[in-house]
Amino acid sequence: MSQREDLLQGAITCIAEKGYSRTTARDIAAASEANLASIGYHFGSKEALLNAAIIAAFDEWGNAVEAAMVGVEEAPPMRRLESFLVRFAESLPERGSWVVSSLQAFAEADYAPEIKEQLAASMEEGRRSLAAMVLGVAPEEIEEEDLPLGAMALSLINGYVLQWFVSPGRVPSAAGMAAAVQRVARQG
Amino acid sequence: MSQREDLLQGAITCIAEKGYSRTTARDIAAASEANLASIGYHFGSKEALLNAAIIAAFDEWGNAVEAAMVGVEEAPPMRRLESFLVRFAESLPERGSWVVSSLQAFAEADYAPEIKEQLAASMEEGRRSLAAMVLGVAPEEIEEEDLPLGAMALSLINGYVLQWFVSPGRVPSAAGMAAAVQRVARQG
DNA sequence: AGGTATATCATACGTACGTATGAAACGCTT
DNA sequence: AAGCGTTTCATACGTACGTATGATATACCT
Repeated sequence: MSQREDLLQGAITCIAEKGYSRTTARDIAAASEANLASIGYHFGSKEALLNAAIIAAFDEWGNAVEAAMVGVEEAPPMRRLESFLVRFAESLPERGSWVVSSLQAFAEADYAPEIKEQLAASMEEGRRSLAAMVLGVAPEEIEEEDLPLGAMALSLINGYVLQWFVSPGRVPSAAGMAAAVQRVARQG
Repeated sequence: MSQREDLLQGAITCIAEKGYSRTTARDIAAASEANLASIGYHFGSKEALLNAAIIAAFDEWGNAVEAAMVGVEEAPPMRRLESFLVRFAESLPERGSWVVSSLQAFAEADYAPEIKEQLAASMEEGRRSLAAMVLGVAPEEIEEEDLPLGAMALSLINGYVLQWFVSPGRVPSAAGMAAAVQRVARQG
């Protein structure tokens, strides 16, 4: 593997372990077993490397959403949403290490336009694919008027992740939240 | 005002403007018109001051939620939820400067236990008060079984904030999301 | 007014940091 | 094997940073 890729991987590791701000150029060099000066050579600056790494790390968020979408049963929308939420929540304890990196990405987004654009693009795609998932159709068939449905589903998982992150033991179950959706809607 | 309070306010300002990591001790001293050495005297370290500031800044999140709760019409739960969401979303453009600070808080939570505890406490309280808001009862009357309802409402606004933050112009309206809740629930 | 505890101040110290530099190693073409 | 562009390397530089120090000022009590 080239030192360029090593650096990117090392930066991703460092961000997850110590956060964006606490990661030094020497940390990355050590984690990637690359030379300190290679950061400047390959990426121009430490900041540029970190921003590239944080964008790469954020892809895991999308992957987690996609993984929870595959295998959602053939059923009415509400059942599909519930099934998705449960599967997504189940994946958090074992495969949720991307959460920390993603939070770093949000925190830095205001200071690095390329990060914010990446997050915006992910959100946009998330709304579309989640709407498609809930309705049980292909993403291409989603119209503008269906996007609020995707925004709602995306809000549910984004918001759930935040709650799970700060206190995994006290956040209600995803199934409970799905039941709450029905409960509140049923009562007019 | 004492220099201690000045420092806290200055730190809050700096965090909102430059983020946690980019804020230096000298930045805070300049913003608060206090002496550089006062940071150590009053807070022990710059990090301790920043953590205190970030916790104080996060209170604004709770304030924004509370502000959107007052004046929610007497109506069935779904109507109350919709009204709340709309009011909350409306407040974001004008009074949403706390969003940046709050994201900084989440990003630092993994490295400062006192921050994480504060976030966890806020979330817990949010679930309770939002469940009460939706059901139209006092928070003290909320039972354990009602908390998923609060978690659902909290997820909706937390997740909405994230989407609004990265692309204010492309996130669907809160009313649209509320309609989506009904839409998905109605279709079983 | 005198004295003591608390607070503010200017400034210095040590260092950990990001980056630049120039040399060495590597890989590929001829 | 020679030559050349690319990559890796050890190391040095300048500095911006957090914090410590000791002096000075302020407030409060008797």
